[in-house]
Amino acid sequence: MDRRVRVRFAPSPTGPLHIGGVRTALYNYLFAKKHGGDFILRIEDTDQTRFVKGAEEYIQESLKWCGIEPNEGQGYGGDLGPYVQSERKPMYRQYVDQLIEADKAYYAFDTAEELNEQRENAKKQGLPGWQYNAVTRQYLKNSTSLSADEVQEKLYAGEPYVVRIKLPRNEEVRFHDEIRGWVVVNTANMDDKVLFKSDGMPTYHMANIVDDHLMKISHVIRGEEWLPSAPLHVLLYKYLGWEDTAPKFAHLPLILKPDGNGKLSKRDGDRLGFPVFPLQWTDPKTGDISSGYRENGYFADAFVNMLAFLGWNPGTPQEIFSLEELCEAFTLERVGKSGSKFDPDKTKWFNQQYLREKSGAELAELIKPQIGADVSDEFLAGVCELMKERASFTHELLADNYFFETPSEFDEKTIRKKWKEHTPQIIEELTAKYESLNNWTSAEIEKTFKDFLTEKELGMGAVLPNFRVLVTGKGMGPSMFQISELLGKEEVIKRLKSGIEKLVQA
RNA sequence: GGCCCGUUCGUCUAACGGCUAGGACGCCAGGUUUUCAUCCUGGUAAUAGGGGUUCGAUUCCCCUACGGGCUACCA
Repeated sequence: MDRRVRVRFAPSPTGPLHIGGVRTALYNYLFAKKHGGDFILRIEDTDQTRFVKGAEEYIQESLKWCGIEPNEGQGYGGDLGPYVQSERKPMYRQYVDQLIEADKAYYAFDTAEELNEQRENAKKQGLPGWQYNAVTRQYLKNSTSLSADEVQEKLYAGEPYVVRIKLPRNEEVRFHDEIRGWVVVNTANMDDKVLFKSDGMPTYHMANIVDDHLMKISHVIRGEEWLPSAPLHVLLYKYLGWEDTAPKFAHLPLILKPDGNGKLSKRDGDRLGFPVFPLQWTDPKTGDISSGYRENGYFADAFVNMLAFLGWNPGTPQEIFSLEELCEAFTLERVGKSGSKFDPDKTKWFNQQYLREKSGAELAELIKPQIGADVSDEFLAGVCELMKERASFTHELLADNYFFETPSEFDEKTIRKKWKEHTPQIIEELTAKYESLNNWTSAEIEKTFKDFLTEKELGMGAVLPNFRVLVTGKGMGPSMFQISELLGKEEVIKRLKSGIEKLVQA
């Protein structure tokens, strides 16, 4: 029964893709690559009322950014399309009819209002879990309770109807989940779900079975929220006669909010100040903007690495994995069963790790577009090299502007604590030493500095903070000798002189 | 309410009956550093509770508690 591994990611285009969705896509992708199989993108838009403009493009762009692009599916071609369910509309009817003929499904004419009334009544009587099932269907308007003539009459008259699955009254449905093991549910606790809606579209339940079968899907890897309906899907495969090729199931645990309990939501991100979406998203109706990891300065590979580790681990101490390494290491067996709370701090840490591994030149290339000043690539690479040890994000590399302009303000605290009466005199003498230094390298700058201290019998603390504040305006930062080398002799001396002037006046 | 799934340091997790329950993030302390950051060293801290099974349970079973998911002509 070994066959080609084919998995799908099947989001509905109802808005931006949540990071939980991205992780589901990622695990599908990793599983496919691990087994040399196919990763397919299918758009599940059977609910036309929830369609959101731009969502499909957002999904594709997100996957692309993450580097987990499908090799088949909507926007990627393939022989088993179309890969959008609304475009497959004509394909479903025959399978619904097949079920009706096999007495595994039936027509139902109840209106939404009538059903709501049933639920309300049941609730009033203290029975909140009303179901359309083997018992209640006898009292409702459908082809199991009405005569054949009545049914024909209604159909002929064009009365709206849905088609429901006909579940047995009391039968155990069991299936093996790749992550959870055996799951057993009794049909007495399930209801006759609608398979085909009155608007002529199948519901998710019907469409996903038909499509997975037609697209030869071997494994269904999806979120835990689908676990309760998995038995229904198993039954559908059986009733359609597709048991032999039914896919295996794996239900992923959910991603939870960092604090408290419950599923991670957009609100949590707003509240706690971190993105919940891979890319920034502007709501087409309200104009509301939701921040994205990409726009917040996260590296795609760091983001993917972090996501992979939320619910999965390789069983080794290694934490930094490239996408290729993840493909190699990933197994469903090592996916945990329980939900994981999202940790923004750890996400930041991952980004920091990736930032460190990049060279100054690589980082310079990345931040180049954000630089207003006219600087050389070499200079910018030097800035990045100096700043990267104290940054987690690329924008932090540019947090201090003293590399690009002469400071106009001087750190107040440093001045207050370190600037003494005799300081101008000392700095002027130091400046003179530097003016005669020809080999302007950080090592020489440092040596000159230390010799000067020895000569004057001064400590580091008396001179270096002042040196720093004059050149950079700051009270802290990378090595002053390296900064000086990068800035160049002329610039450093210029700043020392103009700085003293300003401070003496003040 | 019903059904299903789950439960190891604050968080992500390792230990698939057998060591002082390991690692990472965070936090705290010390060291390095002119300073901040980095870095190094150390520390804090967990098997939800109760019953079994067993020579031995984090691990297997049951109950309880807690948490989550589902319960639409939404996916």
